[in-house]
Amino acid sequence: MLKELEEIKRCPVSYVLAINDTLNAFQGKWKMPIIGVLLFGKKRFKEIEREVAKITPRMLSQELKDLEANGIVKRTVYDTIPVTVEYELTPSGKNLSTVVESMLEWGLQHRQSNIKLKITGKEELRKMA
Amino acid sequence: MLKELEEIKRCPVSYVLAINDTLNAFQGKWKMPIIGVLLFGKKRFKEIEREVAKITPRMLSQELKDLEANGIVKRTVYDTIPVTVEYELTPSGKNLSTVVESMLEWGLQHRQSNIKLKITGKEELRKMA
DNA sequence: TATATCAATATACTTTTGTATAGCGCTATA
DNA sequence: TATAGCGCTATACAAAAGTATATTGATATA
Repeated sequence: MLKELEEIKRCPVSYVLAINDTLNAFQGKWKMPIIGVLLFGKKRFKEIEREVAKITPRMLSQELKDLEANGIVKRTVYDTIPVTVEYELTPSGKNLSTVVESMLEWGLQHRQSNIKLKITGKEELRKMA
Repeated sequence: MLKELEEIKRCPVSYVLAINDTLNAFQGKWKMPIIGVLLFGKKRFKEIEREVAKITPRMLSQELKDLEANGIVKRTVYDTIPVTVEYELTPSGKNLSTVVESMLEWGLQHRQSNIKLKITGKEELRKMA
């Protein structure tokens, strides 16, 4: 396969940790959709809540804290009355777009090579509607 | 940002489904480690069990079925006595290496830009040891 | 005064995911 | 005969993740 994979083969622990960090950035039902909307710019709490279909404030609050603790999202409080809070991706968070793109490419080619998944997709579409 | 992101902006449902497929390929505690070992070639059940630290046969069996159903792993039974079973990545499964590599790159750069995570990493290292 | 928005938090609960442990039928080796 | 290896499955349980619903204190609007 590729050169870099040969390096993974030697499998230094730091590589495992690095991949794990990336996995954690997306883990769970809501992180990807949240990062998704934040890739298009700063948003306030309620804006994200509106744009991420069916998320509850509890989940949104929890996930934003998590993303903040992991250096993916930056939270800014403005002392307006009442307070305004804005969430935006850190530079590192913005870089996740390259990972998202590789996921998109793989997903598209995988679907093309797999008729079964296309059918599943249609079912999911119905559920989503 | 990038051109492709502009396309996501229009957000056709098929894109969401594609990204979801990729996410599902890695979701959970064990899929990434399993795919990881299979990236270096065909393996038998017990080999994978040995190479993926601390996985139980129940989890391994479950995850392999899942990966097979998603067209990521191919299972081959040889009629030796007793049977020999081999697992290998499908072409689509092998292509996941590009996603893994982008995860690796992001993870490494993210760690460099984040001292806090480096400390967490050391703790995880202790736990892993 | 009544209702709505903002940015959440609290409590209780259900569902999903993962663990622990034992066992199956088969065969090869000591 | 006893033990170990192979490729799993069964049962019971614990922990993690997610949901539902209500509420907070502040302000703005009808």
